[in-house]
Amino acid sequence: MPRPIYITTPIYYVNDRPHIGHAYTTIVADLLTRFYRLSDRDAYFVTGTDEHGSKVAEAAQQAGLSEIAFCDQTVETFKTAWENLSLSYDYFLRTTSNRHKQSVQKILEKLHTAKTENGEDVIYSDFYEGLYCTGCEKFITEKELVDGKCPHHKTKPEKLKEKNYFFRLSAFLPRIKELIESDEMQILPEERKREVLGLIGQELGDFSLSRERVKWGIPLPFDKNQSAYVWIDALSNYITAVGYGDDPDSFDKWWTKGEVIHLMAKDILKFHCLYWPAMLMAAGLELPDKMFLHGFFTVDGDKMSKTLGNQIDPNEMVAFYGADATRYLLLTQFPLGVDGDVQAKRFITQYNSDLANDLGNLVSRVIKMVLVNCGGKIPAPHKEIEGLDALMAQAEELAERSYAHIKHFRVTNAIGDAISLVRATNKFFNDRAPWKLVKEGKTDELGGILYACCEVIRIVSILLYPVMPGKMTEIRSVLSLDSASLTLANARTFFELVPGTKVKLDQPVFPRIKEEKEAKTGAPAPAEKEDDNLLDISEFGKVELRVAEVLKAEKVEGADRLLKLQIDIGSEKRQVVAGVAEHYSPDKIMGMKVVVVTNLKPATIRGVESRGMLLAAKKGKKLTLVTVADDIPAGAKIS
RNA sequence: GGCGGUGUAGCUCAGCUGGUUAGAGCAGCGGAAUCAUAAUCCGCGUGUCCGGGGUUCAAGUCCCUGCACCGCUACCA
Repeated sequence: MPRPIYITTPIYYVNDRPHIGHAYTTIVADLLTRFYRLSDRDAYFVTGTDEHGSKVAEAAQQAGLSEIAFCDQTVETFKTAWENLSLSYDYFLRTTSNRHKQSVQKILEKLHTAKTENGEDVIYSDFYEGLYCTGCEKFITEKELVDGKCPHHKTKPEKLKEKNYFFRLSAFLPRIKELIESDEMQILPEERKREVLGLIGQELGDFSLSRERVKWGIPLPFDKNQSAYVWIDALSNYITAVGYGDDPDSFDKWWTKGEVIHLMAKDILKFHCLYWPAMLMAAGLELPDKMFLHGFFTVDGDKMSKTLGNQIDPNEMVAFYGADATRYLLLTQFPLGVDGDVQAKRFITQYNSDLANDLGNLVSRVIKMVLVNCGGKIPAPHKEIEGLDALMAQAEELAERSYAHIKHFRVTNAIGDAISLVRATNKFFNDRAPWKLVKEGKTDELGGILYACCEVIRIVSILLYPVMPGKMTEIRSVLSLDSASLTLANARTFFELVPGTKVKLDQPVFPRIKEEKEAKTGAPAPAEKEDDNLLDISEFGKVELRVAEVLKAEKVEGADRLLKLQIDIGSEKRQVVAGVAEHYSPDKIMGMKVVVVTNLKPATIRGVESRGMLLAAKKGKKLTLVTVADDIPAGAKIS
C-alpha cells in the first residue's frame, strides 16, 4: 500500500475576506488531493480558520456580537467561497472548536514538561515589556503611535511589563538546519529552502507563546492567566485536525505514517519552516515531509492589498466563469511557486482560447459528428489511420507525465500537457478531415477517427478532473462514463471506450465568452468609506501647518529612506527627519517650499532629532511632497 | 543596509544537472478548410537571452561584477 497523504492549507484569519490568494492555495490543495486519489493514494485534505486573538475580539465588539457569534458568521464566508469553487476538503478546522482547544491544551502540557537536549525547559517564563494601551487592551509598537498616543484611543499608552512564556527556539535550530539541508524535511521550491537556511543564519530569538491580557484565546493549562499566542494555537491545527490527543488511529495514519504536505504562500515561511518543526520536535512528534511555498498574485503589477482595494473576490470570478474555469484560470496564470501578474483581460482570452476553442470545441465537433453519422453511438476503432499512432502515444503517456509533474508540484506543466494533447487532437481531426470521408462514404475510417478522438477526450477528462471536476464530469457523462473508470490507471491505455455506447450532448461544455462583456476579475468594488470618524473643526485646528523652506538636506547615515533636513519655518529654523530619500535627493529637495506640521512632539529617529513632519502624497510607489502653488514666504500659516 | 527573488519575442511566461539553427501560448499578418462554440489547421519572429568581465572545446544555463525591478527586514514624527 502506498503511503497515505495528508495535505493542508494554512488556516485563514477569520477577519479577512476570502480573496484569490486564499483561493489559490486551497485550489492547489484540492487539486493535489484529487490527483493523488486518482492514482489510488489515500488522501486527506484539511483547511480551516484561525479565529482567536485580540483583533477578532475587537471586530466582534464593533459588530456588536459575541466573539463566537462573529466568528460563526464570518467563517461562513469562507465555507461558501470554497463551496462555490468546488473545493472538497475532508475537514474544516476552526480554532474555536472544542476539539481543537482541548488538543492544543494537551500539546501545551506536553511542551511544558519537555526538555531540550541540554536538559533545559523548552518553555520558560520571562517578562515582556512594552507600551500598553488600556483602550485597545493590547501592546502597541512604537511605530503605531501617533504623536506618542494610541491611534485609536488618542491616549498615552503606559509602559507595562507582563509575564510571558517563551519557547526556546534556539535550542532546536541546529537540528532543524540539518533536516532542511538534507531534505528530510523538504522546503520547496529551492529558493525558499535557501531563504530559510539564510534565516537560521541570522540571529533569531526565542518566540513568545502566550499573552496575559488577550482573553479571546486558549488558556494555558499551567497558567490560566495566560492564553496561547497565535503560533501555538494556529500551527497546532495541522495535528489537531487529524486527531492529536483524541483519535490515535487517525493521527497515526495521517500524521505519523502519512506523507505530510503543507501548502502555503511564501509570507509565512518562518513560522512554518522553523517555529512549527521546533514545536513538533519538542513534543516528540514526526515532522512534515514537505512544505511547498507558492508565490503571490499581483494585479496589473500591484500587490494585492486591502488598502489598494484591488483584491480579487473569487466569488465574483466564479459567478462569471463558473467554478471550474476559475480554478483553471487561477492555476494557469503562472507556475506554482513563483509570483505572477494577473490581468483582467487575459482571463477572457485564455478562457476562450484554451477552454472554449480548444477543449470545448473539440468535444462539440467530435460528438456532433458521432451523433449525426454514427447514430449517436461510439463507433468501432480502426487502426489503419495516418497519424493515429503518434496521437495514441501522446495520449497514453499523458498520465505518467502528469503524475511526475504533480509529484513535483509542477501543476502548470501537468495542465499544459493535457491542453497540448487537446491541440494535437484538433490537428489530427483537421488533417484527417472526417467530413470528407462522410461524403465519400468511408464509414470505417470515419468511425476510427471519431473513436480515437473520443478516447483522447476520455483520457483528458481524467487528467483534468482534479483541475475542473465539474466540467470533466460533464464531459464524461457525454461519453456515458461513470466514476468507476475515473482513475489514473484507466487513463494509461487506449481502447477503453466500448463501441456502441451512447453519447449525448446538450450544450457546449465551455461556451465562448463574448469579448464585449465586461471583464470581471472582481477587482474594484472600492471599500465604502467609513464616515463615522469625521473630525470636528476644532480638532483639525490643533494641527499647526506651515510653509517651510528646505535650507539644507543630507542623508541619514545607515538608513535608506531618511533625509535629515534643516528647514526655515519663518520664526525659527529647525531640523526634521523625513522618510523621502527614495524619492528626493538632497539636491532636489534643497530650496523647496514644503508643508510641515510644526507642533508635533519632537522625536529621535535613528539617533537624529526631528521636530516636525513633512506632508506628502503617496500612492503605491509614487510619493510627492506637498508644496505651495505660488510663492509665499516661509512661515506662512496653513489653514 | 541585510536576506531572497526576478530581468528571455509586442504581452504572459517555458528553457532540468552547460552542448545542434533559443521555445510555447496570446496578440498581429498571410493562407487552407468548412465537421464544430465565427471555433480549427498551416505559414510568417534580424529576439543585444539586462550590461560588463571570466571559466570552458562549448553559456540564456556556471563564477565575478554592475544596473533595474519585486518581496521580507531595519530606519520612514
